[in-house]
Amino acid sequence: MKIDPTKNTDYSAQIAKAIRDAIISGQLNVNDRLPSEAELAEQFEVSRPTVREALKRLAAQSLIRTQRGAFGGAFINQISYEEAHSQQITTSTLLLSMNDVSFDVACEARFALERSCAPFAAQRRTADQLATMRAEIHRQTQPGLSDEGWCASDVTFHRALVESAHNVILSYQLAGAVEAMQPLMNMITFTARNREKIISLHTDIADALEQRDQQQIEHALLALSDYTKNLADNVFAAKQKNKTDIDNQKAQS
Amino acid sequence: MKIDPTKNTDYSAQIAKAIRDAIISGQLNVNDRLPSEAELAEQFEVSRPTVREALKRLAAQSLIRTQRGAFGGAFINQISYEEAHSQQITTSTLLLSMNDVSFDVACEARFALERSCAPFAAQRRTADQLATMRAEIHRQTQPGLSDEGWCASDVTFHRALVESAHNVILSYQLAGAVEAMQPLMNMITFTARNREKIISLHTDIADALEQRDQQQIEHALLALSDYTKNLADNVFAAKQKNKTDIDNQKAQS
DNA sequence: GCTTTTTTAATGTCAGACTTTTAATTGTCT
DNA sequence: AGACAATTAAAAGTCTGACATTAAAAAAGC
Repeated sequence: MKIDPTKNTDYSAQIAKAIRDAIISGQLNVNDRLPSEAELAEQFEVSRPTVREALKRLAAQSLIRTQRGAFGGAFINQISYEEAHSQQITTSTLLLSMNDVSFDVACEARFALERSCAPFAAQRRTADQLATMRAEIHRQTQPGLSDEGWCASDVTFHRALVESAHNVILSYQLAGAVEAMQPLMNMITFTARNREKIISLHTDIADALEQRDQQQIEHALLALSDYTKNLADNVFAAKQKNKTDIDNQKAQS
Repeated sequence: MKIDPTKNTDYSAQIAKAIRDAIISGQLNVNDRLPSEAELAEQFEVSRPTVREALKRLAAQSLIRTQRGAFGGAFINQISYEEAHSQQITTSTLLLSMNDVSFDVACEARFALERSCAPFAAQRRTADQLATMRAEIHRQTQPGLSDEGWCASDVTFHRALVESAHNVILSYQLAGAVEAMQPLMNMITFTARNREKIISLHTDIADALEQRDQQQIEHALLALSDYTKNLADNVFAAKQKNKTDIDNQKAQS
């Protein structure tokens, strides 16, 4: 394995790519140990710091883990759902915040994805998950609940719904989408009236899930999606109006 | 900004986390320039190689890009859909290959996610996307098509379906799921009979999309999901039987 | 005013040393 | 012989200081 000096990318990037490819293609298996940094440096004909930079790149993607000491080294990491998950949330969150995706689009996607769980959730939901959802609904009725508390409870509620589909891939994908939406959701302040309406829709969902009524779950989710979109439109319109008013005042003075 | 020497993680990991948090929280904005490596080293009270390792970690997640030369440095990267996408595919692919997810679960998730596009696809599909799907169906009827060619065409077909929902978030999430499934799908060899059946289901989907019939799209997708699962079950059962036969022969000899 | 050269401030790379961690090995005592 | 302690060795983690390469700005030349 050698490195092409004529390429315009860094050595460390090329080395990282070479190792990553070897992992993806299956040449390197889970828990295999890579050669030591000194050996890699020799193999790739670069210095140890350069190899280290390459390894840090891989570590950032949880592709490897390192251990110090004798018989330590860099090992191929078995990527867990949790790690994959947190990476996905980081990426998705940044994607949303940096590309000013409209709230409508994000909201639509979020509930559409959630709706895809409905058939399986209806079939496979356990008493446990239903209890979690009921508990969160109860928490949401507490008058003293802060906006952050409300949003956190909302996440837990929807996560339980997703979990009730009992499909790890769906859980992984969906929870990422739901949590990535959080920063956007946090921009909305929920009045008591809003909360009441949402709680009623949450109750509809829980009831439908208890009855194992797929259609009803989907219907309630659609209603929730529409209501949330509407709410956001009003909130943003109000903010916009406020801004315009201030601008007008400035223009007059 | 300083680093805690008593923590059990590397300095470079801590520094990367500090900068990453600053980006996520919005303290650092897109296209902002970070201080130079030498300055960062001074601020964090570590050496330059350590800072560099931290920066490489961030670069691996496309959070920053670096530029050489005077007035160069590390800049906060605006993460693009493409980058987010390719990262998601890498992660998802590894997750599937390393955690031996059953084909059934993956298949179920993949088509469930795709089904979530149906309502929007029915509403918003353009002639363009429909044409792409028809073209891929035509390609799939070619007798000389290799297994790889078949799978690639399948991806293009389904990607066009997803794109027709005209929701960037859905596209991003879904294309990741579809492509991550590819290695698993490639393990199945499709006989002429199989292909014929799948082509007929693809045609159903395209027809339904042309008619903007959401229900029919969902129905066809479900049928495709079931058929694929079935096919896989048979393929894996055959492989298993083959293996058992060989084992028995060995035991006899 | 335009082009070319020089300067300069960055990142990229290297070599070599030292520190810390960790597990295996060896030694010692009971 | 077995349990505990000391030694050793291999590896990652860190630091220092240097040099190479780039690319943009500034200066020089026409």
